[in-house]
Order: sequence, then structure tokens, then C-alpha cells
Amino acid sequence: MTSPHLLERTAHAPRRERRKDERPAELLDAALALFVEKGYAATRMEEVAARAGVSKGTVFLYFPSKLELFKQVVRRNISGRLGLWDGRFADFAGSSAELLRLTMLLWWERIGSTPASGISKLMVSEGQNFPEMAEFFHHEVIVPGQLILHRLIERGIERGEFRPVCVEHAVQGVVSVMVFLALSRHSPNACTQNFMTLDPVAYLHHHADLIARGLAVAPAQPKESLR
Amino acid sequence: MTSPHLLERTAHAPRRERRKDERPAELLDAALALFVEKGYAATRMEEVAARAGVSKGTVFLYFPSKLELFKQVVRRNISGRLGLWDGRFADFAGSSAELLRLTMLLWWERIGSTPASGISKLMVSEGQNFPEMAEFFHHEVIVPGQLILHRLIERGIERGEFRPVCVEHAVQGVVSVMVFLALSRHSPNACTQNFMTLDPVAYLHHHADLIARGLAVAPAQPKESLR
DNA sequence: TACATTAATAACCGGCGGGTCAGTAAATAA
DNA sequence: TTATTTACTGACCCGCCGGTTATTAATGTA
Repeated sequence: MTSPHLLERTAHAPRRERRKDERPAELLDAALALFVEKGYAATRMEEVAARAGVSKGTVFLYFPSKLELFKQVVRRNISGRLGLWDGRFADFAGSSAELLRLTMLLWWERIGSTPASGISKLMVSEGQNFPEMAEFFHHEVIVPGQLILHRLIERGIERGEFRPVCVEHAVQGVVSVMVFLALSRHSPNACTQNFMTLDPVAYLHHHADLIARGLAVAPAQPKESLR
Repeated sequence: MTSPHLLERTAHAPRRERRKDERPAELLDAALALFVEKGYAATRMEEVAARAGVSKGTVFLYFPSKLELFKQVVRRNISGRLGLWDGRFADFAGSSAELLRLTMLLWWERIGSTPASGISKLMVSEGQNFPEMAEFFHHEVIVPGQLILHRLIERGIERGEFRPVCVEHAVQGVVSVMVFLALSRHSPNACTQNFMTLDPVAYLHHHADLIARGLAVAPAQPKESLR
């Protein structure tokens, strides 16, 4: 008997297409979706290939290893977009509190609300098992990302808008808000059916207010420093 | 050359010990430690055996499969300890707010502060990939655990201490506090070097206050209902 | 010492999955 | 049309790991 899929295929599409330029992006998108959906270790290279409509061998034609594929995914979806913020800082005229709010909302728009936010969960759950992956993520995302926030807080202090708090702690506070939001979006029914049903944007506004108020130089009553 | 470890072994201990009674507990402890440390999928049965000082075959002598081993770990460390709370409810004389605080602190003492809390993270990160595991955890831990909290909240309402809020939502609020605490303890340097350095007990007291205050029947000003 | 029982072992099996490579066919050139 | 290049394929390799089993030795009994 003749193979049935061959008949089917020849009817409408060539079983082999040569599209060198589009492949990498398609593979990276497929990989991101699967990494977020199933985790790094549990995602098989053949699945990535299948979702991109290609054979397993082709994946290794464009990416030398699974780890390298992951790194490119991170670059494409996170590190590569970190430059967005740099531009905003130089010519921003408003208050640092507004800049902080803008930063958090921009993060949500460009990263948090996209599948890319699933990578955070991935680092939490599998970073331990793949040291090289964790290290890469650290100096490719964590360090530059915190640098952006660091400069933001310092800007506020220098302009006399924020109290001279420990910058590291303040950065920590901002990061934890975003991390928690990212995590909650990618744990379907973790330990209780989706334990964060509230509106993410409202959540961010709320914490932007909270942090800005906590950092503001002597607003109302003397409060403990934000940690 | 003769095998060095053989010489070593014969010097001080029999390479084979028959201790039928102690093995299961030792294996379960080893398994818990490794599951929490490396995750379920990444933990190899041979590692479990090694940590318990036994060969791989012995593990399967006591537990028919990896999944069953996991289930026993959950029973030993979580479900099996859930009965602790039942006793407290019948003869407890104090206020429901105090009972809530007691419940949360007891959770911390018996589960949260022990390695068992790592299982929560495990469910978040791998539940998706192991449906049977997730289902087991759900009706072995989630359901009975939430039932305890459910009865606690209802007790408060019936006694006129709490407002007649949606019980499910209130339960959700309590659970999320404990889940977050458990998660933060088992993500070494996730996305920012240990992003929760504060004292867990203080954290629980703080939220116990917060929730009790939020549930209290008309305390000061009319506030939005706890969600 | 002889023997039975059985806890524990270690060699083994089979499927899976990351990675390889000889070959195939789609584009381009001659 | 023929020849050349190369994007793409799929069969294959091999190490890993969950699970099995034949064998071994520790213990109890007499």
C-alpha cells in the first residue's frame, strides 16, 4: 500500500520547503511556547521541530544544541527587548515615580503579558538542574534588568524625589512584584485553582503607587524604610 | 588492582544489612529530599537508593513505581499530618481569629518549615507534565486541606465573629499566603537573589492579622470585602 | 553444621531522547 | 536539459533511566 500522507501532501503543498530566512524565528517561537508549556527538560527537540513544521534534523541545522536554542529564545524575547528602556530614561521629563510606573507597565506590555514571562517560572523550577542555563539567565537578564531599575531609583534619589534608601533593597522590591505576577500567570491550578485572578495592570498600578509612596521623601508620617 | 571500596567496606561494615522495618522510612526521607532538591522528573531512582544507602533494586522491593514512591512521600509528609488539625477544632475555646492564627502557625511548624513545603513548588513546576501526580495531590492534599480552612471560616461566621463573606474566596486568601511562603523558600536565587529574606513567622503573623481584620464583622470603617 | 527463608544486590532490558549524518530534492547556474 | 549547490530529511547511534530478575548472602532454626 502506498503511504497515505504522501497522497495527501502532494495534493496541496510541497513536503519540503526551502525557507532559510524564516526558519530560525519560527523555531524560536515554537521553542518558547513549548518551554513555557512543558518546561525545559520535558520539551523534546522533536516536538519543537514538529511545531515549527520541520524535521528534527533541521533544528540542529540552525541551533547547535538544546541549550543554545534556549539561550537564543531568551535573547529574542527578553534580553533583546531590554534596550527599549534605555531610550526612555535620557529624555524622560516627568517624575521618577511616574518613570517607575511607566517602567513596570512597559514591562507588562512587552514581556509580562507575553509568553516570555513563562521563562521566569522556568528558571524558578529548573534553574537548579541546569547551572549553565541559570548562569546565562543571570548575567543576560537579571544583571542588565536590575541595572535599569538601579539607575531609575538612583535618578529619583539624585533629583531629591526619593529618600536615600538602600538602592538594592528598593530594586528587590520592584522585581519581586513582577516576578510574582509572572509566576502566577504560568501556574495553571497550582495548589489552589488559579490563585491570582485579579487584573494584572491594576495590580501593577497598585504596587507602583505603594512603592513610590514608600520611597517618597517624607510624604506624611515617618514610616519604616521599604525593604 | 583490587577494588579499593571493597577493602574499605570489609574493614568496618557489612556491605549488606537486612533491616526490613527501617528501609521504607529511610527511602521516603531520601526521596523527599531529592524530589525537593532536584524536582520529580530529574530525580533518578538510583539516586534515591544511593542516598538511603541501598541499591536501586531495593527501592522497587518496597515501592512498585516512582509514582507510588511519590504518593507515599506525600502521604507521609502532608496528608498524614492533616489529621492534626481536626482535633484542635472540636475543643478549641478561643476566637476564630486566634484559631486561624494557630492554624497557620501550626502549618508552618509541621509542614511549611520542613522539607515537605518543597512539594508545593514541585506541583507548580511539574504538575502539568504528570497529570496523575497532580490529580493525586489535588484530592489528597488540596481538597482536605481546604476543607479544614473552610470549616474554620464557617465557624467564624456561625459564631458571628466573621462577616458572611464568600467562604471560597476567604480560603483562597489564606492558602495563597502559605503557598507563596512555601515557594519562596525553595527557589534559591530565582530571578533575584533569594527574594524573600524576611522572617517567615513574622510574615505569617502579619497576614493572620490582616486576614482576621479583613474578615472581622464591621470593625471600624466599611472596607471592601477580602478577595 | 546443615538448611530454609528472604532481604538485598547487580546485571540486565527496553524505550526514550539528544545529537549525527548520509542521502534527497528544491533552487540556481550553465 | 544537465550540473551544482544546499536546505532539509529521517534513519540511526548511544547514553540514560525506570523497571525486572536471577543470584547472593544475612538471619533464624535445629
